[in-house]
Amino acid sequence: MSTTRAPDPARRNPQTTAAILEAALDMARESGLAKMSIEGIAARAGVGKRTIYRWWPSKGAVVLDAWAGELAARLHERLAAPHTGDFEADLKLMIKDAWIGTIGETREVYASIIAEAQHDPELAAELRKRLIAPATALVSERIRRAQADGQVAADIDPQRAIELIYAQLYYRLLVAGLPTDEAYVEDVADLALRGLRPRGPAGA
Amino acid sequence: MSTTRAPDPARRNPQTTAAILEAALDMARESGLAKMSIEGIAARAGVGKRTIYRWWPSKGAVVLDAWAGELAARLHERLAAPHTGDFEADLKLMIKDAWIGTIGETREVYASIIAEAQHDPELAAELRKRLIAPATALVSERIRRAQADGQVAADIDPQRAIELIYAQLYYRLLVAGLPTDEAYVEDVADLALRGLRPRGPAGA
Amino acid sequence: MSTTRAPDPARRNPQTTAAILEAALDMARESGLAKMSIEGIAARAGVGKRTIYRWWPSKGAVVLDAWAGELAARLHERLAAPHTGDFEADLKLMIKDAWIGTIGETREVYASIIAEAQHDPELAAELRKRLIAPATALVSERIRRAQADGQVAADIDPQRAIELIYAQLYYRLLVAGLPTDEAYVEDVADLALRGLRPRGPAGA
Amino acid sequence: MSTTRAPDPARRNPQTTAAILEAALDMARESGLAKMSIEGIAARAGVGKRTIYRWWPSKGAVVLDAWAGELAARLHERLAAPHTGDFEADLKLMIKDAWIGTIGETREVYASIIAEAQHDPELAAELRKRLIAPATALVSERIRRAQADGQVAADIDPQRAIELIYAQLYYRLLVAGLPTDEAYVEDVADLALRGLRPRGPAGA
DNA sequence: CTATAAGCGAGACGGTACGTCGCGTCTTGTA
DNA sequence: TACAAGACGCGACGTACCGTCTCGCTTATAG
Repeated sequence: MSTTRAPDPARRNPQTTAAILEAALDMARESGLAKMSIEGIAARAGVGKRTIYRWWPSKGAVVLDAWAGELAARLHERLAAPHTGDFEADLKLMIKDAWIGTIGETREVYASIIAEAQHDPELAAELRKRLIAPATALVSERIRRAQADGQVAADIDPQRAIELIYAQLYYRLLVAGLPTDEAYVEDVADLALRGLRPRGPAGA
Repeated sequence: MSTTRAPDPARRNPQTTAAILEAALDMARESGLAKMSIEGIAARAGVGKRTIYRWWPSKGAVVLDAWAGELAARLHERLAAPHTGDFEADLKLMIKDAWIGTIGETREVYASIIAEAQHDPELAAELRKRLIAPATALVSERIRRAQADGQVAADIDPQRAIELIYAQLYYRLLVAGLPTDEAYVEDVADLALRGLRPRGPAGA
Repeated sequence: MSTTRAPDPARRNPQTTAAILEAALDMARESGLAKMSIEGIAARAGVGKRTIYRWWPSKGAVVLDAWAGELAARLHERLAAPHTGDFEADLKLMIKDAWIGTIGETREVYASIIAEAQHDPELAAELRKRLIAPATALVSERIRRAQADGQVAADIDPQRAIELIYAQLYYRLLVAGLPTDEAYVEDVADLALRGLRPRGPAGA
Repeated sequence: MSTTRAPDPARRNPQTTAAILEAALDMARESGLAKMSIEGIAARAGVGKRTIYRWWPSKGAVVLDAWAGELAARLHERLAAPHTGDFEADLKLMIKDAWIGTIGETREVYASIIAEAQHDPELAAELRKRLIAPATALVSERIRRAQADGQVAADIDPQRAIELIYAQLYYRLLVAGLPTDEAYVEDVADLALRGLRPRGPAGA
């Protein structure tokens, strides 16, 4: 029914795709999403603009693809098995793995993707689906186990607990505009845990 | 010493300034900072582009001026006297005043300003100086008093306490992309207060 | 070697080109080159400014292209065969064809092109190459034949003879700012011919 | 009746006027009328734009004032007394004085004024009145005397004779874009004189 | 001998146009 | 039919001048 036929993914050239993603990620690292252009990515990748528009709806989508693709690989390794039994230790490890080990020096790329997402609902949805939801799911699972163990108060919504923790990191990234080191991550977890822990034997 | 002389603020036309700020705020409300242009603001305000460039370095600066100006006026009224003595009540009132009463329906404007600030350090600095720092100072003061009263644990850095609270709201605005109602603000405060209150037998 | 690659003329859109030239010529006729703008040509032709800048270096070049293109067509018809054998008749016919029949009512366009050429050496060169040189060559050839026939003094440089004739017309156009009719062209030729004809007993 | 009162010439500041004219002439010499701006003249002269607009209608008028003022002074000296009795010698001297001695190295300034005059009828009129008419009058007078002496054919209109001569120089300046040296001036006069002289005793 | 009306410097202002960049769509030629 | 290349209509960029205006300051008649 549509006049403009959808492209056939089977005929997509993998080398071309790789060149575009690499160029996009390099440029995002160097100067951030806002200062990039599709035109620039095409030139750097040695690719026609048409080819980019064929496979991605916006520059944000290209960069998200490039950046989240890299990230997903690294995350899978790291979040394999943090089963210590000690919730505090596990939590801190997970946050460090995610926020320092994985995002690490691409934090400004991430910030610029979130910025772009403020006026690009599709990008926002994609970001949540591909990155935030999966990461949240893992932590949520661990929190639920901690509640079963009695290490986290049972009346707390795990989703809200995650927000209490992660929101601090996003605040530092997006509002304070400051870098995040290990000490800060520790502090973030400690402050959140004050509120998450059960109120002692009397409170139980 | 500078070749391009700075314009003399005394010769600035107040009507023109008002027209620009009004146009900018209207447009920001309607479609967000990202879809605006200096060209558009100038046209809507019935003003030469040059006049805008003379007094503001970027469209972000114009919108911040327009938006924060309006806000500051409203905030002064609201944050006059929240002295209940009950920290929880005071805190909730302050947050509601700030986040619902003041930012309120301009939340998307605020989100787009923060987005813009990700690649505009001057705008980020201005935003922190004009809006975040003053608001933070007021809350910080109230927390300190609560610590003196024994309503908040003495070993907590008030600045970090503020982050623990506000970060949740920013997260919802920028990352979750969801609106904030009174119930959510209550929940935000309750969750944070769990961790802020003094522990141990005395607190029970 | 050049960083900004030259555009490929093969990919030039003939319709677009025609629309630009037509708009440019119309506007030049209506109000003269000085009051035109690239912006205006683009708007009238329904074309992006970039497209004009891609193919022409300046508005003068566009108008010259449009005007001289039209002219060349008209001139080819007219200067087909003025072989009367009578130099005076031939000369007068050539001048009338060129200055009245061809330039005719576009004399102000021509004047404004020459004006523009005063501060645009490239335009001046192009004007001489495309219009003045070819026209001069034809007349020069006829003068040479007249010298062989003994109708023009042999010791006169044909190029200077042309200047003696045409300069009067350019003077009237550019300095006196007056129109040129047939009677004036006759007078121009007569006055010049006084000096060009062979002197002495043979010529009497 | 008019709302905007005419300025009072008696209160005009001579230093200011001089500064403007000097700046204008310098700039015209350096880069030509076309590349100048009222704004630029004002800045260079250390003068408000208003002051220029008060006394001159256009930048062309300013430059003409500056250039022709200088020239008039120089011309008066030179054209004092060329009464040799020999018309050819007198004519050549007059042309050399005017075209080389007086216009000389400001020939490009003159060319740019004529260019400007193509789309500024007031400037054109002023130019003819202040410069061309007076110079023409002097030469015309001399030609008339030569006709009385029998050195120039009596049936020639002196005005047309002047055009025959000067047009060649204007052509070289405006159309050919070439400099004029003494040899060329000689040639111009020689070529014109061929046609101006009486046709020998038989023709009388 | 003062006051009041210029001239003047400075430059803000609403505009128009500049020449450039990037958008997203398109067409052309190659593999 | 995917792709490199890039022309195209379009909208916006940030800058230069336009010609008009308003502001204080100074100068120089006219009451």
